[in-house]
Amino acid sequence: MPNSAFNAAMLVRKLDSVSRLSDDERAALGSLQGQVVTLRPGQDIVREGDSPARSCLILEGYACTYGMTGNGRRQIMSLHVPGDIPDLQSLLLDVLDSSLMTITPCKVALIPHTSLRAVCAAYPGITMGFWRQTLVDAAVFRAWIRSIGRREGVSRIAHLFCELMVRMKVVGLADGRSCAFPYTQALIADCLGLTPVHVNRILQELRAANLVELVKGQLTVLDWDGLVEKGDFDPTFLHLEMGVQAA
Amino acid sequence: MPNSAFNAAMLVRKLDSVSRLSDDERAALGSLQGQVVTLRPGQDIVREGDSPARSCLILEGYACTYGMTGNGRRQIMSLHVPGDIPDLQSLLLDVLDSSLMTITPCKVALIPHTSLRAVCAAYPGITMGFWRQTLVDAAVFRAWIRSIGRREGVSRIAHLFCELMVRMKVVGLADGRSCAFPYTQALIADCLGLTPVHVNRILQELRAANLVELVKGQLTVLDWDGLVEKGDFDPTFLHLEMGVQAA
DNA sequence: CGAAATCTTGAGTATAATCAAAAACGGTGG
DNA sequence: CCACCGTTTTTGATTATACTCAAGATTTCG
Repeated sequence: MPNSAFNAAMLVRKLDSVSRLSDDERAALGSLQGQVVTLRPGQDIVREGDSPARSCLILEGYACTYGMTGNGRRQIMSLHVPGDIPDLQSLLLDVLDSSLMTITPCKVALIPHTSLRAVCAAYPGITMGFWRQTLVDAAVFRAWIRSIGRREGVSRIAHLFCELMVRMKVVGLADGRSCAFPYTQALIADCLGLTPVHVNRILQELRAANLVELVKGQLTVLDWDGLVEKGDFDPTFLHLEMGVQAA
Repeated sequence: MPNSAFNAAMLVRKLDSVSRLSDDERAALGSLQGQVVTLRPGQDIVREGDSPARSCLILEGYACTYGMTGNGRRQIMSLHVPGDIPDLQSLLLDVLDSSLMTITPCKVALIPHTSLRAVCAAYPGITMGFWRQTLVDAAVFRAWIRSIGRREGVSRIAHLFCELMVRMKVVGLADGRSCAFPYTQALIADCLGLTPVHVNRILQELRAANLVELVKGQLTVLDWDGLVEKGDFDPTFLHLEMGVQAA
């Protein structure tokens, strides 16, 4: 398991965009090492109950955090895009309370907790940056609870579309008004507490209303304002910087 | 607005129980100052959109984090018991994405972010302790998403009862198998994405099954194993220390 | 004691789930 | 290029869980 350098530019930009890092801090982040592995779709990276000694930075591809219920139903708690560290919490929490799975082929860097702890100890600014990331994750969880708990199906899906569109723009993966959308209807159902059949019918509704187009794993928003309205969407919970919001 | 000392023993114990703090760190935490205010039930402490300069430690009473949807429905994302700092995230996130409200009369300490930042800067162990707390909060959010998204009504309520019972035990507020339960059925409904009427019917079901007793704002668990079974409850997500779990 | 809040009950309904099967799509190999 | 396979999407019919509306009973608290 050789550790190797990887492109930490995404990570640096992400933390730096919020509270300016010093040159030293940027350098320290950039020199983080980790094992880079390539994974097939539908593969567990870590599982509920595990106590991993590394956290996972997504370099390429899409993943999700999920958990099962006693009667075998799946609930996805979070979708992850490149630049995310979905299990950063395992740095401080010993046992994982949910599993992490790839959705598409993925390239991820597994960074040892020892290294992460070392940079945190040496650079408090990095600690704060990481902490802040996990706080944004928590804010997204709150938004999902609000959506799943109190919005009806159409609204939940519209809200998710808005969220993903904005997050993809932030990491530079949205091209104008469209972006990759590698999620099956069954997966969307597991995100939003619905059934695949119902998701299918709602998608038809959204298409019929000329709000979105969804072909070949590509999501195109035809009417952003309309979608925001349908989804009751307010991007506050993503805690974006002012500069990023405009873009 | 005079700052005054308050009993930070709860806070010290909470952080100390996980990763041992040094004497210096304990002292620093203990000497935190804040304005202590008393609040009536149903009062907002902070609101979505606010940018508070202080975070709130609950000394006495019960509170909740909530948000509204566009059509005026309320979703509660989190219930708070004494010892919690429900809006600690505002230390690093500028704008609140949800509101914080008292449920019962509360005594809270409003601790300036400047003070919190100062102890964090001086004592990395405290930073890690606070960070860890917010990570546990996030784990609870994930558990709620799983429950609301994929469990049916009875199970959701049973799960919430289990969660609250365990959390109350942790802070020493549960007496054997019963604890204070100051939540109305309408409030439970807003936690779990249900209607008050439906919550009422489910409670009758749980009582008929001899799982719980719920009288005069007091919850008594008659059959813990049965309740755990009904609620599909696994306490992993609370990330308790081994010592605490046994108790 | 009385008003307001909370809980309870009943009847009818809607949203979304379930079950089942057909059509379309995507990738593979001949 | 096309046939084939598994996956995903789509459609239809039926059902269940939970919602809505409305009103009465009970509790709580001043």
